[in-house]
Amino acid sequence: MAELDITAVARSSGLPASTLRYYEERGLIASTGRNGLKRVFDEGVLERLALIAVGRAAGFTLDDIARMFGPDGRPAPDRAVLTAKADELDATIADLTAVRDGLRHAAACPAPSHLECPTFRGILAAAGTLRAPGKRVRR
Amino acid sequence: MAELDITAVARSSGLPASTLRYYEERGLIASTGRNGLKRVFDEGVLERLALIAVGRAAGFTLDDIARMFGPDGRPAPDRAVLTAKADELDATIADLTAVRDGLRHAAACPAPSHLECPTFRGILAAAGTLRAPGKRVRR
DNA sequence: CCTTGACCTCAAGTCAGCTTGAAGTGACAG
DNA sequence: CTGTCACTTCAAGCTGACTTGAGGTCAAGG
Repeated sequence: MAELDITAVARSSGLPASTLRYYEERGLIASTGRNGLKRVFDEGVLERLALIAVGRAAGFTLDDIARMFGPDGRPAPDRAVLTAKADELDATIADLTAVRDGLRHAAACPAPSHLECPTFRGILAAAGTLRAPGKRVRR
Repeated sequence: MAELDITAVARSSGLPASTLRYYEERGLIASTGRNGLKRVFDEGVLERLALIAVGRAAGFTLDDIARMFGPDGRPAPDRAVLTAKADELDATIADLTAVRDGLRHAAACPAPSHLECPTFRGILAAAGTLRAPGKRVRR
């Protein structure tokens, strides 16, 4: 398999080298060795990085993701955990959909008083159960 | 209008008093005065907090949200901003939907090698364009 | 009068996921 | 042999949204 230096991995993955070092430190990826000081990565790291990206997009923490790889390096996720996260995503998607509709409504409705509009009040009433999404990542 | 102390607002809104003080400091809400040391809030603050919750769920920062209220205290959001955020949410929802499907697939597929499954590989291939959602908030 | 308890302020701490900066090393070009 | 330059390490800093802790104030009850 082809060997890549950190710059090549950065280029192919779109991640900065600093992130790759950080991921290695966190045990998410591993370099296959060194060429002098320099890390050497196996090509397979790219697939692993893609898997990590999916995990992150799903809302898993880096620690969660690290635990999904067996000591052998193969992904071995707990199916129950995946299902639970999928359910969580369903709830999040429902929330975001409602909020998106609310935003579009507020943008379209010319009245200064969204506060009186039933559509909008419905969303406000549900606001208490909303989860905030936090910051979306770079890119 | 009824006047509420911070504990009453906390109880009705579900937010801790520390958060309410923080929001006031950030200019998101205002107390109508003091009763000795103690903050006094107008009932209307509850609606405002609901609005803030929706904004947060939409992914606006507290600063963004603060800017959406005119100096008069009335919400005066920029419609273009709302629309842009709605579009962003559409993209996020699409991502999350794909990821959710990927998770369910991975949970269901008994093969040790999701990596060979076309469904899964499709998601992996798209991984580069995924935005990570960041941490969902308390509750 | 004294305690209790709810509120207050202000500074500092927390968390996740990186980024940045200073200072060092090693391979290869000239 | 000497640069140069891409890489390295390690510690510290950053962002956003809060939380926590120490120490202070004040009204009411016993």
